[in-house]
Amino acid sequence: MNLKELAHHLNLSQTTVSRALNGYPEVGKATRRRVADEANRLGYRPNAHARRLATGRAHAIGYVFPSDRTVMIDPLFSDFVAGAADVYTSQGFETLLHAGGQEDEMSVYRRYAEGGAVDGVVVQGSHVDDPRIALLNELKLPYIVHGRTGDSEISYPWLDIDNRGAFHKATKLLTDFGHQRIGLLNGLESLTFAFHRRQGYEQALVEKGLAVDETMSFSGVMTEENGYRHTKRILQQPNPPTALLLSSMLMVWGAMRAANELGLVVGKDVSMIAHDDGLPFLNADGLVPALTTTSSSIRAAGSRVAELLLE
Amino acid sequence: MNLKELAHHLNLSQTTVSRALNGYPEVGKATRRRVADEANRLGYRPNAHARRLATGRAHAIGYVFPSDRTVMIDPLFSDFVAGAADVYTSQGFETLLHAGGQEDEMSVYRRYAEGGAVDGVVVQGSHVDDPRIALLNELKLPYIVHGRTGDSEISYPWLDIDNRGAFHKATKLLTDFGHQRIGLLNGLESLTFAFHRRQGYEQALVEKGLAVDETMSFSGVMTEENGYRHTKRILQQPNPPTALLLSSMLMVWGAMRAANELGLVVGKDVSMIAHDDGLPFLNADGLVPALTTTSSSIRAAGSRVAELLLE
DNA sequence: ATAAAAATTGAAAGCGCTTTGGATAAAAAA
DNA sequence: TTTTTTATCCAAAGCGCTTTCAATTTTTAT
Repeated sequence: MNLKELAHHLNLSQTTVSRALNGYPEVGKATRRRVADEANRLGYRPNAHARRLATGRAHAIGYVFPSDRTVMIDPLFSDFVAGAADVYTSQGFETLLHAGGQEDEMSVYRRYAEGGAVDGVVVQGSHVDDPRIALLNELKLPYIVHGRTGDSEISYPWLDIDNRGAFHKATKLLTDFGHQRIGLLNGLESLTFAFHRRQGYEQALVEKGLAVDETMSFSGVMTEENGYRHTKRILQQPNPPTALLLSSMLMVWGAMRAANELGLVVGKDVSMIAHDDGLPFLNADGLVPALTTTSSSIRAAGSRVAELLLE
Repeated sequence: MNLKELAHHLNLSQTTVSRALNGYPEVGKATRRRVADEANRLGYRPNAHARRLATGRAHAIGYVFPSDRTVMIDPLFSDFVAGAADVYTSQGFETLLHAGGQEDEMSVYRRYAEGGAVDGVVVQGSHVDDPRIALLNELKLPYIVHGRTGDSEISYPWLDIDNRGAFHKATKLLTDFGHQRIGLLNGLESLTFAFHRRQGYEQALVEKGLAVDETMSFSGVMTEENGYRHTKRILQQPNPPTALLLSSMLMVWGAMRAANELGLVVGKDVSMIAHDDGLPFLNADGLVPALTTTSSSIRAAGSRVAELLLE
């Protein structure tokens, strides 16, 4: 059942039927009603591709994942996309996922832009030095960045939380409590959010005249296992920290496991402050006897970014 | 830069250029080369929508998530999709995500089928009684089911693991070790995989002449929190089980936390056997002093399903 | 050399929709 | 009543690609 057939059924032209269905003003009230009813009765669904071709608008948003696998592995990204997909769906947009493959991220954008496959993209996992932004500007493909890049020279649309501030505050809180040695279990510091967190952390230390001790920190993929391994390593060294800053709840689990194994009581022998991304399946409020610096739902961020982009 | 322009540049017809680019046999070797070079030089990218319209093939696979939010929350599903997206991408297919929204899952399929938006779909989170299969058959929309439905009357393509067998075996192992009271922390039992697991569990109990005690089991969303809460509940009751079967590693984390809090040593005071879905961020081999029944990577399953569907 | 077969190219007709540029009929203004 | 406006509707031209059907040229067979 296509437009032509439907129009024929109604003894109307395709033009009118199309207009009636898409809410254009130049159709009679009665006709519009009749068209809607008949379309409904016959179960007519417009062909998405034909519409896209005719209008030039894809009605789709693309998410391309870096071929670098560590990102796709991260449940934060899935949650971020999940939050967004919801929004797109409710606005009648499709969500396109492009993961890995031999083609690299940049050329996917290129293809998207030149082939008109999507109306816009969301850039995730922004790096301190991120060439994607320049490319997208050049391609004139609408986009929004989740996070920020290092250089603030070119302006671009982004949504981010104050990672630097949050970790600065958290570190300060710990030093105010008298902690002299504070460890940091961070994400990959080539990613901006982790880079910023470290900045906040170090700045707070410096302000208190405390030394930054590299042996007390970790930067890498935020898995439970890394949390476990490196907490253990850090706490087992000669002069261990008395407090720990953690970038992800997943690492918290590992850290707790490590602490338990070492016979240390969290909140007593070692303090912890973590950033909670609000992963729905790991929501254990009241579990950790620790503060949550910025409890910012990554899913909500996904939705917000989606809304901004559509706008 | 479109086909027409490119053809004009080359002094060839669109027909020939199109053929050359798509590897049809009826183009001269020299011409093909010339076309490829020029297309490359000018950065020509075919318009995806036009192609789809002309061929009728969408070159896309759809994943629609039940509006029932509990599913989208589950990191297993994201991981499943991630595994699949990889495959599609490498085959030049798009991955379409449809999450939630007011439109229900069934009508999305309907729209997909009639509007030709996708070439096929993957059905996830299969229920014991699942109407989606009948619908997809009726729509003649190619699909593949991850998991199985209850009634095996109609035949349909699926990929599943032997959940029943795995949990039967695991339960039997525990009874063979002398355990008389065994608890079960399961997923939502309206979902087939959880239903099957319970079947295996109960069957093994019955075979040993052991009673099935409802107070020792839980069925619900597989979060850390539920694992914690219900392990605690189950282990705190008057006559607690000496062993626990767990459907997900996420629940294991909760269970460990509960056991620790209760001062019980896992592997000694209470045994645990869990099913490991191989979530990459929760990979803690060697952590639990417990067996892993079927360590089946959900991500790999996603890829496998994708391959089957494309085929 | 001629006829037949094979290789190579093109013109044009879609694919199913939107949209421009009129037509026509009805309503309002003169 | 005649002229303008306004409200409805339609024919036809794309959107950028694929593909059928034919035409032309080159090879091979006779």
